Amino acid sequence: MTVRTRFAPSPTGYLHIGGARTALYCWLESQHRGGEFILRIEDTDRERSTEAAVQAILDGMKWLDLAHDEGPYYQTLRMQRYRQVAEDLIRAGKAYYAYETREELDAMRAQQMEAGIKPRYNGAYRERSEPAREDPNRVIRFKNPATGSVVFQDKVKGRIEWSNEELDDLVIFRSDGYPTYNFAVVVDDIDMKITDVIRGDDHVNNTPRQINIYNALGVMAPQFAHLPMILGSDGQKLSKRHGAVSVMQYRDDGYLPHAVLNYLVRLGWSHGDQEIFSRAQMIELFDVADVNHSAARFDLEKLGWINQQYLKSDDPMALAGHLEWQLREAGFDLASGPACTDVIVALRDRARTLKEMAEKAAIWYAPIAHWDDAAVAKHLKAATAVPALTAVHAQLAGMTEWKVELVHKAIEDAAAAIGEGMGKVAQPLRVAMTGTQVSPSIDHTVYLVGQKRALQRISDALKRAGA
RNA sequence: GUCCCCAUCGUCUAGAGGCCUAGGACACGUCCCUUUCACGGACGCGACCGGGGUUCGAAUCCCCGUGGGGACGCCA
Repeated sequence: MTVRTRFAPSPTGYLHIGGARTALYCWLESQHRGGEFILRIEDTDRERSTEAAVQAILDGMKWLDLAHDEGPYYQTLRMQRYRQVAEDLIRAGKAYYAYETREELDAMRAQQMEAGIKPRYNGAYRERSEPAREDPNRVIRFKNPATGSVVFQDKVKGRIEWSNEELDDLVIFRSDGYPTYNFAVVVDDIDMKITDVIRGDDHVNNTPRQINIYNALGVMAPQFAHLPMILGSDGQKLSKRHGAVSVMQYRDDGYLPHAVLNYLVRLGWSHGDQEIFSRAQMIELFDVADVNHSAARFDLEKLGWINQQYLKSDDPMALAGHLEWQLREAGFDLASGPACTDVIVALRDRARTLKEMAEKAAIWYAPIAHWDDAAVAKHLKAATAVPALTAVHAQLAGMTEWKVELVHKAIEDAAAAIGEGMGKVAQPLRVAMTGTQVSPSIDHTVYLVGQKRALQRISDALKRAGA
């Protein structure tokens, strides 16, 4: 039987980091076992589902490059089917109409809580078997077995047993005519031939209810695998304050999609001491049964480290597009500076994100925006600054071919000419090029500024130095 | 309140009864490299939640606590 997994988000918000990991694990499990990955949009909550959220989820999946083999299916397009299955259940005596108002139900729950027992629907209409009547409060409830228990083998949590006495007759069709989650998922997973349901931990207690529905429908339940949650760095539930922002925010912040995936795959799963995984390796090694049992905290520091690993090892050509995007976002004119691949080589050891890289690249795409007073005082006002800059200017001006190695030589020659060490020339030159005392190696920095602009900046610095 | 799940360095994790004096990674600290900042390298700091069992032997198995999380909707 072909393994089929699905990612089934409800479009009530963007795709956040927790959803992205669930999607990744579903995708990996299907790929690892040579199966198929299905995308389904669970939009039966008409109050909260939006078209924009659907698009945001699709965008997020695309950015992460988690391609689905089938779908997206939309539950709202399958209404006929849910209706039919529900009616079959009523005819078979496995479901029934009920008419309590929300107020009545709230009161019932409040009373039970008061009495210290678990709030459950009391089954008032369960055995009446009266013909359906028109009523704005009419819902369909599933006849959950009253006794016995549900046992299932969760692929990550192990054996879980649930007493039916803990469950009640859940609503499967709302008064607004839409099916509820627990019912629609089961019908969908059956129809879509899902073999492995991989989803968040918060669904474990829905699982026994769903298994009872599978049983009522006479269908074997699929395999279940419940993933532990991702917590914020403070150990609290993820919220907007931590990482629960859209995955697209990580693009904006300068993270590579495969770095995000690599970080996520290690959050709750591991393969010995290995930290870096290519997509092919993830697919080869991942097994949902190896997923950890406990919740993990999201740590931006480690994501940053992984991102830099890729910045350092990826082909600059492959990274160029990402950097260009960041540079444009930052408002730079790409034509006014060096090739992105050169910038990447110069900055890959110095930036953890592409955004940081674009910020540091400002010195090559725009005039010096800010002069660091301490840098000017220390290096431009130094006694050797003027002779050093003058010597470098002369060397650079005499160059007929503009290459890094030649720039390097020119700086060395300038130092030799005034009888000083490299540092005495490099530091004032660095300040002249950048306005600060921090930059990539001085030869690359000057090279990327370009000959004409470099000479101009040295002249400007000389003025600042008071020459 | 009731039910379910979970528990190794600050964080992510390795660990399936002896290989554990508990390993790796991030972060942090010191040093080396060095024209700045990084990168890289070396070293260091740092954990088995507590208590009972079982066993010749327990981070690993069992029980009880404790702590954390989740759920109890006509949300998913």
